[in-house]
Amino acid sequence: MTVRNRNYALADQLLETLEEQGHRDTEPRRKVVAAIARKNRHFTAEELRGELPGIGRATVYRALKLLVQAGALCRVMLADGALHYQLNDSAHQGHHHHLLCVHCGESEDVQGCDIEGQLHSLAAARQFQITGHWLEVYGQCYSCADSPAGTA
Amino acid sequence: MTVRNRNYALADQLLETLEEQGHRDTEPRRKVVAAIARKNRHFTAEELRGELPGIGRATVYRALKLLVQAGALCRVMLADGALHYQLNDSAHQGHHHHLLCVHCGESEDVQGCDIEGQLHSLAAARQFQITGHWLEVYGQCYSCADSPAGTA
DNA sequence: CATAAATTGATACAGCGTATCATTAAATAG
DNA sequence: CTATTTAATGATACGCTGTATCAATTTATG
Repeated sequence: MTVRNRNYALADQLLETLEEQGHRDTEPRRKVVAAIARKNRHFTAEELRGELPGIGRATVYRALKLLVQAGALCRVMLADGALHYQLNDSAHQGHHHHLLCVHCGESEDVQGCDIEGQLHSLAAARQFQITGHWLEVYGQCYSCADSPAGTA
Repeated sequence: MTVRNRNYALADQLLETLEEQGHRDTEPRRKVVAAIARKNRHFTAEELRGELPGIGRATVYRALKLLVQAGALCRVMLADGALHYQLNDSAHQGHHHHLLCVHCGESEDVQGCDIEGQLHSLAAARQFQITGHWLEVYGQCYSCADSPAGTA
């Protein structure tokens, strides 16, 4: 499948997700999801907006919010505190975490860690009922760790 | 020790921490740390600022930044995405996490969880070198879990 | 006390996101 | 296919969090 086709398919998939939630299929919305589908790494809301001249700021932010609520996007907190958005590929729609490279910004999904299980006994001792958590993991990816600092 | 004395001692301790970092002992700074010492739970920057009329906004934010850098305060991300500041009691100056009650806002420190150890093998398989992480845990504390929803 | 250095606070700016609301577009009924 | 209802849009303003600038002040030091 070509990149062009992949992006079309992804954009359609995002639109469908929104329609399933009862939202309408509109022109501005199509342009927003198309721009998101073109991304291959996490991005900021303003970055996305910059790629969509002619579309209102509120519209872009609203679409992001809906997609996060629908689980198609997730928010990732970078090591410097900046909030980015990232496409959840279909294999990682559920609960998962990210290995974020502080160097190149790449992120890898991690599934199957048992944070809450690990904390369970500790929390139980304090009669605290865990209902959720948020974890971001920072470090260096393969290619960045491999090359001298700053060269990657 | 009375509450008054505890607060004085805490405020002095915070000032000392700043002085150890090479920062001066100034009047505005004293008022800021005194206000922080009066807090017994996490707070936002604006909340603190509201309690310090007559002190410049920048001064409040600068003090917060310095105290975070010094390790006397930490930032906690609430379940709703709001960033708060919280005093690190002297026993928990190092790396630790929080059990945040989404109900009453109370937070409890947690030490000794081995997140990175747990992720290590997973990361190693991908040749990702973990250098740090950020974790917040959400749930209900004892008193809130005990009482019917919303009653606490 | 004089000097050098840090701090202050006013102001402006920037990033990120939401509220409002008149206008427009999309789905639906007839 | 038009009328109606309902949602979406986008301009604008606002709010919150935080930083940059810079002249005036305060603190520490010689």
